[in-house]
Amino acid sequence: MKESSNKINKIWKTVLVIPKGKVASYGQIADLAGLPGRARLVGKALALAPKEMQLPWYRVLRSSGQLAFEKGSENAEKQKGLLQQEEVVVLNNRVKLKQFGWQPDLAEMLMGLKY
DNA sequence: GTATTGACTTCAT
DNA sequence: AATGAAGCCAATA
Repeated sequence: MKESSNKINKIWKTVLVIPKGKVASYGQIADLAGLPGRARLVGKALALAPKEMQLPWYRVLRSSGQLAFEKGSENAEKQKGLLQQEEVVVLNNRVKLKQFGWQPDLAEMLMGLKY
């Protein structure tokens, strides 16, 4: 088993913890996954995620609140749609982190630490 | 072993 | 607010 797969897996697990209706940044996910400074690795992990798997990759965006894709791109539009299904407002390719940014509470932090 | 790449972040214009 | 350079670090080539 490759270690790289381990990290990918860990990242997926962390993404799954993001509550519905909230969003988190790549860096934030990296931190929670125990991989500080690996924001880019998070992006890679999401890219590798098969779409058969139910992964809320669309709840992950840039630290600025912007979607990681260019406005108007296929992925950006899809992400926007999915987010709006989760009651998250997306305007001009970005989300107001002030309003929808995920701030992990104790229970959720424990979930990330328990293994 | 070195070089390139990337669904990122931060700081400086 | 928008744009660009530099920093970053594991995965690939």
